[in-house]
Amino acid sequence: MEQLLNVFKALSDETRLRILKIAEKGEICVCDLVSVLGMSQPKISFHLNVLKDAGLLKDRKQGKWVHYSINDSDLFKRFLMLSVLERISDEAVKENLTKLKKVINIKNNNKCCER
Amino acid sequence: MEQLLNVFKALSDETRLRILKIAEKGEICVCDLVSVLGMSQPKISFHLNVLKDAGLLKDRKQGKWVHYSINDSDLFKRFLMLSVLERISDEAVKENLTKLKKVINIKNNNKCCER
DNA sequence: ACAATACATAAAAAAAAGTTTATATAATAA
DNA sequence: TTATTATATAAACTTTTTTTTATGTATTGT
Repeated sequence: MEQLLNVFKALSDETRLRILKIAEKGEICVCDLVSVLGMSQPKISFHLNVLKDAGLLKDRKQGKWVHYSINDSDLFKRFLMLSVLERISDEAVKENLTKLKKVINIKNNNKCCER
Repeated sequence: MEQLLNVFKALSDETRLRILKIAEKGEICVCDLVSVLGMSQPKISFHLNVLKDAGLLKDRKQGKWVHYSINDSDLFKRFLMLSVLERISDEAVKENLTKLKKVINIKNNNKCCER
């Protein structure tokens, strides 16, 4: 029951839903999330940790960076995330997605996070 | 997004999952829930209200009593509840189900809640 | 080696959710 | 009408969660 409760608690926060919505578009590092969401780094780290603990995200360390992505190892959780995120329109996270596009472009040009 | 968050918040509490698990067995009145869960009446009322606000339960007034039952008017929520509750074993709420059986028996004999 | 960057974490503060205690309301019973 | 029962609600309190602020650690660049 505890496991299940953790998943729902993780999904009970707007910031975390936004993070998942963004992560659905592809792996993302903490610093990019910070600029995409316009929130403090410790705050983002806190929420990433909640999502990771619930088994919804996984992380990958690479040099200075930590990249987070959807954890698809658990079928139920994956399905849950899919059906939930599908119910949040891109419109609802418009600002974030716009910012995300910009961040990705900068990445491709300047090779941020890959220097 | 708010709607969705309310549903997850409602599902993020052990007492409320127990209530849903019990309600899956059939409509139940507040006083019966109080004895099945062994918790104070205001506490139960509080949680019932959260579940109702989230659209997971509905209520029906009948004389002095209020009967609560699963709200199946929203397909997504209904499916969510089904798939969640299916993941909580009867074993995990054994005590409650035992108590529930007793309460139902007393009801049939003494016509509690129907007097 | 030193400075800078990316991220985590710990402590304190703030906010939100849950619990208890007391009381109100409404319906039935006496 | 008065008492009793079922439920709701409000206020005070407690606990949990979230946010902020400050600091630590590890990695890279110079």
